[in-house]
Amino acid sequence: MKVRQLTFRLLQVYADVVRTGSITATANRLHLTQPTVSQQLKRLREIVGEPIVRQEDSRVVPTEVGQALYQLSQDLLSRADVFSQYLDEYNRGGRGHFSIGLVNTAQYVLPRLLGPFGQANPQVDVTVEIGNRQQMLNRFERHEDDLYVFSHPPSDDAVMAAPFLSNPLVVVGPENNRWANINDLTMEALKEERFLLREPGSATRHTFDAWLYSAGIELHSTQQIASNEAIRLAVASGMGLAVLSRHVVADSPKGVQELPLQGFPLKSRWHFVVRRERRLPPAAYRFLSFVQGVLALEFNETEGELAVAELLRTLDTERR
Amino acid sequence: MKVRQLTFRLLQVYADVVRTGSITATANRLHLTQPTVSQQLKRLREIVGEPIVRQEDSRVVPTEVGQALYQLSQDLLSRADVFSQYLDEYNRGGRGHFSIGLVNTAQYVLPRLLGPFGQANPQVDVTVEIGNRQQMLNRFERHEDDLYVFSHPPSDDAVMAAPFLSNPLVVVGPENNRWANINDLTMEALKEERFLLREPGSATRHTFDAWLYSAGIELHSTQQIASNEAIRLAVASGMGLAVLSRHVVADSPKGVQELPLQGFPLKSRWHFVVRRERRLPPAAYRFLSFVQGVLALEFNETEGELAVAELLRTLDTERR
DNA sequence: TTACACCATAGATAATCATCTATGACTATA
DNA sequence: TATAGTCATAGATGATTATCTATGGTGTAA
Repeated sequence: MKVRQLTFRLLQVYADVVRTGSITATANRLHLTQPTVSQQLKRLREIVGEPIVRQEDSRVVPTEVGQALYQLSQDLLSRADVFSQYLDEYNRGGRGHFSIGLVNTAQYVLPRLLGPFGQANPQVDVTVEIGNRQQMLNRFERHEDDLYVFSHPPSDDAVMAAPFLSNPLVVVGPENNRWANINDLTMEALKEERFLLREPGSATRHTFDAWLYSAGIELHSTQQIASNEAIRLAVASGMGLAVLSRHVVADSPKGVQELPLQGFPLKSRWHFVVRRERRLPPAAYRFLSFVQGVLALEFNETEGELAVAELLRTLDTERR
Repeated sequence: MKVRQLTFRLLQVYADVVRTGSITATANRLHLTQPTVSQQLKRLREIVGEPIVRQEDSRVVPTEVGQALYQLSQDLLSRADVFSQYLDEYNRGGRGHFSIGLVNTAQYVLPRLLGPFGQANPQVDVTVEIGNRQQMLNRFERHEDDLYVFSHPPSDDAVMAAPFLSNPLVVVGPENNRWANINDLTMEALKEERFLLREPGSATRHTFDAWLYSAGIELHSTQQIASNEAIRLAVASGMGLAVLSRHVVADSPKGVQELPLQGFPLKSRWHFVVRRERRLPPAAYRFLSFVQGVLALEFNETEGELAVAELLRTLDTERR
């Protein structure tokens, strides 16, 4: 058999001829003329190298080889069809894979979005990458993921960012600390305290530093700790105060307490970040839609919803 | 996906590109130029409606969709390949089906050929049809079988016949009958006996009638019985004498005995009969070859072997 | 025996395919 | 920064394909 020349079209036509038992009938069904179908059969026969049908009592019936070929056709065509359905589902985003890179703090909230999304889309497979800002920037540079969440989007022309969720930064101290109930507490009053800070380059640190600078305050004692979790534990054990995302604290508030500091919480927001030129996997697109749908309702983030809607719109226009 | 336009050639090329990870390498392997392969990919991509490969570190790697497509390709190609192998095997005659129509008497010998053939060719499926001469002629007229065994081939221009096995007709009587040990026994001596005969039209009957006619003998008492087996039993129970194929007697000799009649056994032969215009299934051809191979050795039928060899030769030249 | 239904073949044509050569862009390496 | 290797695109061409209309053969059913 000359497999090279075999076409799905031929198999389709052939299968229909076997089913109807008539060349003319197939021609009508497929909106072709009878000679066209005759010739397709002839060509298929040449490809196979063996008679595949014969005339019998005014019906066209497959030969022994023809029957085997018919089964093959059914098999191949249905497999192609399954693939076609997979493609549709993939394009609808209901199936497939995407990867999302999260900056550390975001790992405390994203599960609240990814979880329900995963429930609703069991066929979608999400890879979550987590790292500090620098690590994520590296991944971003190397195009390693489809979607990122940053507090401060990388400044890159090829980037689209949508701030979707506020990330309030609060000052926390150990549980039942002495400032907890003071009104009009200011940073001025705390500047002698030791502050446990994330590394420079982390968004939390950057935001806090900027605020301190603009407020003209300099801290006396600081210690650098590279993980939100470690900082939280250190605060709980009385090593000092810290600035953390309120989400970090909300996630497991044991042993720490937010201080009612004036000017706080500092406002900051997480952004979805995608590359302009990268074709977003439909599943990732679907995730963004999903998020857009729940932001206002479940997170009271009307602004975020708008930003994501805008992002989706842009993606739509850029797509294909 | 535009399944209509999908070609096995495209899948072959694509699969190779995925395997090698290089368009140039595939071009060389398939004796094409690099742009040709590039364009094939492009076309496949258009058919699928989705990017299927991307460049990554000087390698061509499939996208997510591409991977699914690759699996599909493998699957489809290997199925086509299996079919191709089936075709080869079918053409070699080692696989497939044929039907053979036997005239009654032949059923006593043909198993000795069909049995070993079936053993040697377990993938070949044989349908054996059995009937009296008239029934077989009807089947023959209606082209119902691929191959026939007749004692007297139908006289038809469209027929090829090869006498392959002698079918000696003998006169039998009950065991230990009074003629058994007489020398120079002639039909003349027996003509007062009752003869149990097959129906007119049966080959055995026809041969015997012809012999009687040429010998100028008329039987006094006859009875017609339509089955060799029934005749054998009737003879055994003393109802009369009969003319039967020696093979019938040899098959189950209980209760009957061959008479040493002058001029007997009558010579007759079985013929393989095929229609000229009918394309013989390879399996049937293989059966004939098989028979040709054993005739001289196992049946001492040198003439038969030659006749079958001649038949095979003719089939060869007429084939395709 | 005449119609009719069905299929095959011939001949024509526009589209598409399979290829090639030439060339340009990009990337990794010497 | 040359250089070599890998792809993509453009343009050309002969072969093949998908189709059609027209016509002729064959067998079945009035």
